[in-house]
Amino acid sequence: MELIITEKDNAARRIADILSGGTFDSSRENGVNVYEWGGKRCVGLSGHVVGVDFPAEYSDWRDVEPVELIDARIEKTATKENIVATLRILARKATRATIATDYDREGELIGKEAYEIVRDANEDVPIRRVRFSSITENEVQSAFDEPDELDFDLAAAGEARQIIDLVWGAALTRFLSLSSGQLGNDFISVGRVQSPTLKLIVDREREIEAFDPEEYWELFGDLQKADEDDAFESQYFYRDEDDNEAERVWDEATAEEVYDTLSSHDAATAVDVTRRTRTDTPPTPFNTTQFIRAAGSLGYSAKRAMSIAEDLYTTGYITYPRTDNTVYPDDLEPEDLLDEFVGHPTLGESAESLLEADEISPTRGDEETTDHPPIHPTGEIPARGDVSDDEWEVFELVVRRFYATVADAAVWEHLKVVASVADCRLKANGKRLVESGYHDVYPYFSTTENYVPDVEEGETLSLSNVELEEKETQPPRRYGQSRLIETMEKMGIGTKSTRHETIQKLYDRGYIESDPPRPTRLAVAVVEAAENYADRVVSEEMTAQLEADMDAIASGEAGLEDVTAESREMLEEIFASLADSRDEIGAHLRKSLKDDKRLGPCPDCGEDLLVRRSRHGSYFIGCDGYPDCENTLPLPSTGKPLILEQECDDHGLNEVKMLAGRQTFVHGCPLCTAEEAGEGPILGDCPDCGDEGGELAIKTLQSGSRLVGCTRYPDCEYSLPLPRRGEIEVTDSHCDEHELPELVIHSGDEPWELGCPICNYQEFQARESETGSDLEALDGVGAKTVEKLSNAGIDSIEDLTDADPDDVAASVEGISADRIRNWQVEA
DNA sequence: GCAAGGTC
Repeated sequence: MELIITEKDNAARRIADILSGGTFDSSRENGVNVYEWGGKRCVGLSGHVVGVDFPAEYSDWRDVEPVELIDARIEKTATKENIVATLRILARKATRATIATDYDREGELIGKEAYEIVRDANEDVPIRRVRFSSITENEVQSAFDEPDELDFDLAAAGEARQIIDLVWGAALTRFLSLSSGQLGNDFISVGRVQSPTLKLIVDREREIEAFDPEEYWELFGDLQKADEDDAFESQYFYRDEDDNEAERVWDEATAEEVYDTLSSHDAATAVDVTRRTRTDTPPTPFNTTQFIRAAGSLGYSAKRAMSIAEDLYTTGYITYPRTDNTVYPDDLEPEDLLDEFVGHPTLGESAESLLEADEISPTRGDEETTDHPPIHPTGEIPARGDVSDDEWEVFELVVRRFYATVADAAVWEHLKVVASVADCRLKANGKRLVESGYHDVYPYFSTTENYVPDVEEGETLSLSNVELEEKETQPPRRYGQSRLIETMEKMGIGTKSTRHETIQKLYDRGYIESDPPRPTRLAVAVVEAAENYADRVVSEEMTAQLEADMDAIASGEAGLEDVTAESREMLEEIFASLADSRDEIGAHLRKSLKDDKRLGPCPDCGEDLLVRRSRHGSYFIGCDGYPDCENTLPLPSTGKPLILEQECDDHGLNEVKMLAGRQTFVHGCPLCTAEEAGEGPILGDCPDCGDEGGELAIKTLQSGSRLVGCTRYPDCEYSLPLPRRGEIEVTDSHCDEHELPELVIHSGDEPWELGCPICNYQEFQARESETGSDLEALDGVGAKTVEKLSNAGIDSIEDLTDADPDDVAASVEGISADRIRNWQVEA
């Protein structure tokens, strides 16, 4: 039996399809798809199936000095045990193994991991490597006709990266976390990619803070032809010392002078009229970065855009979304792909118009790689109802980008009119889209025209509405997520698959907040500490050097040992310089952490009020003087608090915004809110803490939202939702089960009998779980289990009853086959 | 509880 191993399941199925001519059978072993035909079996990995880590004796952070990690042994352990197990079983029966992972450095390393698993299970089986740059009939067939050997040097280059990243990242992360006492979930991380990215954001913030705005003036006036009804706007300009056109006037006296001159005239003479046409070439094919950027301009965060693209890929509508390639492979036939869209109600017309062209030649970007094609539609079109609105919008973007790359260029006509008024000059720039070209099929770029009429040189134009505008220079803008990803790509840090995740990581670690991201004080402190002691880890140089070293390893000029030893030495030096400063660094980090949580003085004792998190995970405001001062203020239960710069005039506290996606709202000053929060009628005893005196009351928050909450909040966090609108009537009739009064909501014509708020909430939850996953109806299945099962491809009770309990148990951690059988019986 | 890189 020949065993063929690919990097992912999707590739395994497509290769099986090509090599078997569509006649393969598929089965599942340990939750892994195995494709089988004529003496061959093909199985897909899930990227890396083994990972590097330190031995277990290094795992307690407090027992190990971070510096010890530098020379600690590094082990490889299976991270996808079910896949490794399946591979071993198949390898024992194999008479030949063929590694068909992606054609790039990481693919070679993943191939080597598979090689070692196969070799360990079967010491005799010959193992070969095939390489193809796209999964198409021709490429795959010829790759299998001319098999090659695994490139161990190239794989070693990848291993060097793994080791260096682990050693530097883990040792420095532990050092900072231990020095500041931030253990557990709130550790302080650094790494070769995340830290230079963070420095980018911090540096920009420093520029913004250091920015000193400068005043300047600009002048405008409306020009109009004698025979036209509409005027057009023009702007004053002059020639600066370098003879360049300049619009900004830097001193007020000159600006006033020009204003006087212009406003004392009512006519101008056209002295120069220039026309030129500009070709507006269509965009190049989508790589990951450009896709994220385009989706970003539609309002999608980088993470959301990639998540949708991954869904569209796994359902077969678009090609692999993680790619650097901006050149379509030779075997992509644009006409054939366009044909697939002909007749489609919304996408068809553009495809049909493109097919009318005599010749179709796609645009090409600068980057041509061997692993995956640029992102393009596969030709499968989802039914409008089969995908969400967001998925459809992103799908359409990918389709239209493909259209644009095979469409004609657009042509703009630029018309510039320069008019003179005494010794002053005014200019008007008009632009008109003469040939719309690709814009017809790709409506995402602006095609706004600016009207300036045909003017003859020497023509007299009337001048009116002269205006002098006082402005000031603006600080540089913060990086948006897509600009960050583009900049990371330019700096050569991260990869197409990880850049968006790195940004997410910075959010998760409390280094950045809001969008566009702003650094927290903690982030500034981490970057400062790194700049002072471990400059390499916040510099793009570390990656540049690593890339050079990896090239040297791949070409055989250097060995993995030399490169990693040299890197370890550099880290040793850093730790030598860090040793004396541990307490100082820790104190600075702790202070910054507190600054990020500080709202202002406690009205009871004058210490700082801080945003805190309860054991249950919800947020509240507590005093730094605790336990001497027990002052607390509540925060809304939805969202994550963001401290705004805006301060409350009455209390000197910063206002708080609650970040909760689309439900984000400004909560305001928590002390004002607490004072204003009406605590309405008491309904009855709190079910959680009634024996301690807790009672349920109707509460109104400053945001306008209302809830039934416990009077012992925040010690007790029991709460029930209430509708936003309508007047709440507390009736005399009580619920038998919960002994609470029934509520009626008066809004609009019909009063709504909400009933007992507990019963109402329980019904609401039952409805929620119906629309969520029906699996939650099973005994002992909560959101966590639903997620685990979903990762194993089980999304409903129907999926579960169809599944083999042993297979599921093998691929889901912590769920036994017996438990699954019980659920099957229950279902 | 560390990184970054695959993949879902």
